[in-house]
Amino acid sequence: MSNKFYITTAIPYVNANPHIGFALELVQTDAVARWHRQQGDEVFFLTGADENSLKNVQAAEKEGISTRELVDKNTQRFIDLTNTLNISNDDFIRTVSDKHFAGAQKLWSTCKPEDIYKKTYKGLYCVGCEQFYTEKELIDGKCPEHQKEPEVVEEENYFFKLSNYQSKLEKLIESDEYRVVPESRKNEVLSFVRMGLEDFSISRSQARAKNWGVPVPGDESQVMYVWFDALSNYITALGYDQTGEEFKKFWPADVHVIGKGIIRFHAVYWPAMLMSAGVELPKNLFVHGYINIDGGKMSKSLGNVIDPFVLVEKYGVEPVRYYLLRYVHPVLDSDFSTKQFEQAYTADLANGLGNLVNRVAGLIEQNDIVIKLDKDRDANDEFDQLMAGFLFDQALKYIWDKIAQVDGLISETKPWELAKTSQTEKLTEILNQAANSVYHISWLLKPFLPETAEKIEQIFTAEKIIKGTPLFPRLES
RNA sequence: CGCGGGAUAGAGCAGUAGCAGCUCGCCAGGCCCAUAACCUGGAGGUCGGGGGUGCAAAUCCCCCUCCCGCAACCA
Repeated sequence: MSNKFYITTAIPYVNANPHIGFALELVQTDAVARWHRQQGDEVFFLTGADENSLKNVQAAEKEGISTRELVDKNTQRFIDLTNTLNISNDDFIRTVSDKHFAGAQKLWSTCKPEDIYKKTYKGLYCVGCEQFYTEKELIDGKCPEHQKEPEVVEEENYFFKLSNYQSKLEKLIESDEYRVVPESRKNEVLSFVRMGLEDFSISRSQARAKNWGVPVPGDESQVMYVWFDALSNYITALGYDQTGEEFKKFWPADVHVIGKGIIRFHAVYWPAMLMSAGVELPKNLFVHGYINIDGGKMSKSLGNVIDPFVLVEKYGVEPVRYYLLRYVHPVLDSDFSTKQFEQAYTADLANGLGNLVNRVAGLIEQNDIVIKLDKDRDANDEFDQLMAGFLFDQALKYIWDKIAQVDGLISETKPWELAKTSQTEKLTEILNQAANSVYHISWLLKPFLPETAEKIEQIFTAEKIIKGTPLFPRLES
C-alpha cells in the first residue's frame, strides 16, 4: 500500500555556519524519509533556509555586501551540508524565493480578517544593534552590545489574535489530532497553552527592516515578522501560492521535525495560523533534543563548536550519521564526545558490522559456496514500531543485536571445522543462513547508512561472493 | 512559592512495586574464519540525600541538594 508522506525539517537561520545540531535534525529526518520510501510510500522531504531575518541585513552591512549576496553565500553552506551528509531531501526551500513570498502573502491574506489587527508596540530599542531588547536582556539597564541605554520606541505592528484559538489548540494537542512527540513536550505545550495565550506580533516596520523581508499584503509600510514568514515555508514550498499539484498531494505534513527551542512556534502559532486561514493541520511534531559539549552549551566564544563538515572530512559520512542516530538521544539532550565517537566507530562499525561482512564473505569465498539469497523482506513489527516512534537509537540497537547473533552463530557452528571435515552440506546451510542474515541487516540499515547498506548488498548479490576491503578501516591511534 | 526535564556500575543509557539491566570500556579464559576482529565468563552500583506508605520501592507520597532548559513577539 502506497501512501503519501510529507516530512520537513525546520529551516535554520543562515547567519551562522551550520551547526552539528542541525546536522542531527537533517540526519534524523533523512532516516525517517528513507524508511518511508523503503516501505513504498511516496515521500516528499523538505528542508531549506530562513533568510528573511533582520540579522542578515546587519551582517551584510558589516561585510559591505548586499543582503542578497550574503544570504546566497550563507545558504549555500546549508545546501552543501545536505550534500555532505547524503541527505535525500526532495526540495530545498529558500525564503527569498518568489514562490515563498507569494505563498506567505497568500497565507496572510487568507487568515480571517478578525484575527489580524494593528496595535502599537512599545519597546526598548537599541539604535546601535537596531533591535528591541526585553528588560531582562539588558545588563544594568544597558544594551549588552553597546553599553548604552536603549530608547523607548513606539511602533505600529500587526498582531495575530492567538487568544481566539486557545481552547481549540488545547483540544488539538490534547487529543493528539496534532500529535507532539515525545509526551514530555506535549505536556510542556499543554501547560503553556493553559496558562493563557497572548497575541503575538506578526510584522515590523519596513523602515526598521530596511526593505528586507516579505511585504505585508496591502500595507507597504510593514514586512512580515520573520516567524510568520518562516513557518509558512512548509506550505509555500509545495506551491501553496498557486494551489499546485504538490500542495494538493502532499499537504498536510505528516511530520515536522524540529529542535526543542522552537516548539512553541510549531505547536501553537503555526496551527493557529493555519486554522485562521482554513488550511489543514499537520499531523505530527517530532521534537529532538540538543547536543552539548561536556554538559554545557556549544558556543563560539568557548571555542567548542563541532563543525559537521570537519567531522565528515575526518571520519566519513556514514560514521557521522551512525553516531548521531545511535548515540545522540532522539529527544533528550546529549553530550557529544570525540572519545565516544571513536569508540562507537571501532566497536560497532569496524569490529561489529564491517568485520562481520568480511568474516561471512571470506568464509563463503574460501569454501566456494553458492549462496541462495531470499530477497523477500520479512515482516518486522518490532523494528517498524521503533521507527514509527522515532526511536532511532533503539532501532540501531536492534540491528546490532542481529549482528551479534550472526557472530554468535559462526562461533558456535565453527564453519572452518566443518570445512576441514568436509561436512559440505552443513557448511553450506550455515553460511547460507549467515549470508541471508547479513543481507537482511543491510536492508534494515538502509535508512541510516545508505552507502554501507548498498555496498553490503552488492557484495552478497554478486555472481561470486568475495571478501572485499574493510568497510570501516580501523582508526589510526 | 513561575513552568518543565534530569540525577541508576568508569562512560552513555533502559527499567513506574516483586530477586538491579543493556552497550562501550576494564580483567580472565576460549577460538583462529574475520579489520589483533569474534565467543564465553568475571569484577564493578547502599539506583543524588532524608523521611513516609506497602509483605515488598529505582519505581508511589513528602522534604532537601545539584545540573539543564523555558519564562512569549528572542531559531
